[in-house]
Amino acid sequence: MRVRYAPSPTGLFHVGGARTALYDWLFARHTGGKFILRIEDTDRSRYRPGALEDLLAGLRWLQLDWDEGPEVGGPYGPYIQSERLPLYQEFANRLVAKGAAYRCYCPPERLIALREQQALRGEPPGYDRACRDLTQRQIADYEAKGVTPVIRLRVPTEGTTTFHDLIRGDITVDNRSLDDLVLLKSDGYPTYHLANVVDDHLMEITHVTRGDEWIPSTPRHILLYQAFGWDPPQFAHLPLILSPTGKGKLSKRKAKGPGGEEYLVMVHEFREAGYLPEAMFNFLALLGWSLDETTEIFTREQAVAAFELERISKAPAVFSYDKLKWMNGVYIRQLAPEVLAERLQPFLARSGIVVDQETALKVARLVQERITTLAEAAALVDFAFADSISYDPALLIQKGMSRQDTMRALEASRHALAELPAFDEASMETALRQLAQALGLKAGQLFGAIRVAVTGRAVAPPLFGSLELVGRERVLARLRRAEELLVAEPA
RNA sequence: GCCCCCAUCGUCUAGUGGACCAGGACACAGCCCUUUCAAGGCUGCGACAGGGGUUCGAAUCCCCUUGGGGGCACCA
Repeated sequence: MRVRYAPSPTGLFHVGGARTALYDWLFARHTGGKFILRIEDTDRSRYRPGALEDLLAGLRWLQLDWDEGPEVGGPYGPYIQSERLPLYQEFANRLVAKGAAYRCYCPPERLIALREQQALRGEPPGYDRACRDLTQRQIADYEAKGVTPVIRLRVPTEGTTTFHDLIRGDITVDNRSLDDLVLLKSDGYPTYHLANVVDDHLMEITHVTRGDEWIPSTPRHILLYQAFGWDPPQFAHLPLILSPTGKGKLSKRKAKGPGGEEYLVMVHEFREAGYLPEAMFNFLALLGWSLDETTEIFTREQAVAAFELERISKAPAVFSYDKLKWMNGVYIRQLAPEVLAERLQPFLARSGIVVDQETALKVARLVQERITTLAEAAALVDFAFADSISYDPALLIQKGMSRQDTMRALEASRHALAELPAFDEASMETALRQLAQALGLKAGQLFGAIRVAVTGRAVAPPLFGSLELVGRERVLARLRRAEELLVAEPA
């Protein structure tokens, strides 16, 4: 099996493309075949610098390694279409020589006008085949005038074309609904249709797995294969990914959520937002495919072992950010704390929290069950790295306690913590639980007051770990500060 | 407008004629656990788009309607 992923470097790597690449990769790995990456850069006007680098980085992030393609080479190269131009020209001319294609001298303006008229009359748009049967003399005239022609395929004007889709079964179209598509543009570049067919043939691609949006042009490709006298590969068209807005496919243009926030669509955006590649892999795999009846979380090895084209669903799928977040959380919780610490460091640094491994590990233990993306960690522990904290002193006073009670409790806590031989979680817990009992308070009351005094919030990571992170000296200072605030605060 | 594809809980899906008064997951709600928040556990809510057939029997097969999506470039 030889499977290719053939993106066009016209923009940043998109999750829809990533899902296609993932399925191509899974199919290749499952069958023990080759995964080939081919760059379809045959439109000079749409080329975007940096797009190729972003694509390769995205594929590597998801660990979708390719056996042949840019940077790794292979026996069928080059794998960048702009480096294969003479090939397409030669094959296009071959079709002209056979009479299966012809040169068309119609200027773009005429074609635009033609489509306008067709739209006006309510006719389907399409080339009117004006140049399909030019006389030798007409051709000579155009050539003498220096008009650069395009090459068009001579599509049959009757009959039907059928191809078998591995996911959908047979698909048939009436040839009369097809027009004579351009194969070679006047700038000497091939169109997608030509380049794709020539390369798939030359590279001995056996399976073409691509997005649903290609179904309408597949019959044209079949006709092209027939014109060349080649056997077409097998086709499998994947369902599209829909935007959560419910309207249309997940596009590169930013769709906005109900709150006006922008949905993430580029692979690099997910990476920067703190999603783990293994979670992304798992989630994307499930968007249109299922491993079995109930399994949601699986490793890439399991996916490779189980992947079947037959289990790909036909209906388009809405991209669920909620489920992705949940899944990312699952993967974060599965990480060894040391690994999480390491992965967290760049994200913490981005928020100005530069820490050593040991501190990062403490943070990791504290936030592991509380974050759904790596980027969320900083906001949970920033109190421990801030010079000062501010809060409404009223928060200090717990349910069932007076201002006086709270002041006494904080003061007693401060003394207890100051005298502790070791400032670690276990010692703190023992001491403070005893203290609560001695003061006639519920543990939650005492802990709540300390939590606000030290973190500035009513909701924070587990208390003792938080105290350890803040450090004894600053904990004591913050307790004292809270006591002062209560003196000032009339309650 | 024309052509093509698709149709099970709000969402992702299982289901390939009887084991389905439809299973799992996310989300949502309640309860439990608990120093707050989480995480975890349990429970609940919730779907075969509609109508015709075929069949002893249909979520599963066929047709129509409706709905959704995609495509109709010298873009991919």
